[in-house]
Amino acid sequence: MRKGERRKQELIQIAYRLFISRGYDNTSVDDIIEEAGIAKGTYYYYFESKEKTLEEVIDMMMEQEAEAAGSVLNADIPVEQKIAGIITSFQPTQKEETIEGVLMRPENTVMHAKVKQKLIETAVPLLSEVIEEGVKEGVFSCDDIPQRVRMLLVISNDTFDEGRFSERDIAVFIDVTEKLLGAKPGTMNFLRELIG
Amino acid sequence: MRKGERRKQELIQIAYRLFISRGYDNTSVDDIIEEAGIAKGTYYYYFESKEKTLEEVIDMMMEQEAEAAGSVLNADIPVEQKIAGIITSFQPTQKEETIEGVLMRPENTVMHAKVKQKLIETAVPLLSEVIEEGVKEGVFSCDDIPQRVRMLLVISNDTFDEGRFSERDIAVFIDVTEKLLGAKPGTMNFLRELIG
DNA sequence: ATAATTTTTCGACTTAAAGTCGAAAAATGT
DNA sequence: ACATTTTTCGACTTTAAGTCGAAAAATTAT
Repeated sequence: MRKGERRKQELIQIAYRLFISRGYDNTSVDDIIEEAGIAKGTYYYYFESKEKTLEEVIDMMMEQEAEAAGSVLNADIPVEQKIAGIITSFQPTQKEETIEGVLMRPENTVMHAKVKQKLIETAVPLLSEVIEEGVKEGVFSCDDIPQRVRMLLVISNDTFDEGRFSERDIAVFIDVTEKLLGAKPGTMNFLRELIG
Repeated sequence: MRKGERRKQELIQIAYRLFISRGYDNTSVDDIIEEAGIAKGTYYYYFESKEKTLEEVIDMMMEQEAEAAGSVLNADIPVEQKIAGIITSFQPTQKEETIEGVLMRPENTVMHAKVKQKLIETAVPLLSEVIEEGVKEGVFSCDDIPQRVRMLLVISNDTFDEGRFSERDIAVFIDVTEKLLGAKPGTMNFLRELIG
């Protein structure tokens, strides 16, 4: 009853490491149980399927990142800095192999899609709150904030996640962001350093 | 030498039908060869792998759609109609089961991602040409057209592909499109009917 | 034509990996 | 100390992709 929960966390950690370093598709359940030193049956006592494991791994990642991002929200800093803070929270930690490196590999489509979806799901409400604040302060001017924030995240994901992007891409993205949120030209220039 | 090419096309057709109706993941190579009445070895004589087959199927789809879209390009019609024409070309044919229905199913992530990528790859240059034309005519006003077109496609894919979207979503998308391309408010209203 | 060569086809076999199951062992409760 | 619940075990099943060497069919050369 208690032991179980610890074991499950342990397995999620191991799966996390393996998924990140070798990719989801290249990690077999046998790899995980070998690493953990347990039997097949034990694994399936804790996880319905390999895919459910992936979901739990991603949930765990996002919870951590959302927590970091959330603490920024109530700080007494300008909206620009809050935005920067939230984005940074969701940037992959360089500790071990970056998520990026594995994520962009063609074989990891499933993992990539799931991470992206969950990331948007968790980041949209957080960022929306900040933009809302910015609207009140007069920095931005628009409605339908969650929709617009989502669009920006989707774009940035597509533009920057695959590594190969130019200065030009950043410039366009900044321009688009300002136009989407109704900000004065130049307001979002601080994004440049954040991305590059 | 000649027979081979016919057989390959036949197999691509069969794979296409099966992938569309049951989904990629739920279609086994055995399903395909049974349907075609051939042996395993024959299949692998034509395709390196199941995934390569998927790629060839998607290429085939896109070639057809790009051809339809291309014919719109040189027509003597207003840019708005050209845009509508191109978008329509890439809309799934309702002949058999729609691509949508299968594509959005959670198990078909790989297929979904591949279709999306290929669709963007083929549609961006076509649409960009039209927008370029629109800029010359003064309907639009922006640079970095391919980047912007890509962004719009990425957004529309995210917003509308999964079926559940509201009037509001459409309105926001239209607004964003106009702002991205530097068009006068209302210019892109014709998109509403196209999407709904 | 027929022999030589190339293309196409065959299907049994291999490999890899996910997932099942019933029963044993360990932990927990009474 | 006995009963119940939780956890663990690993052999077994299933499913599906992919291999391979050899036969059959089609092409080309002589």
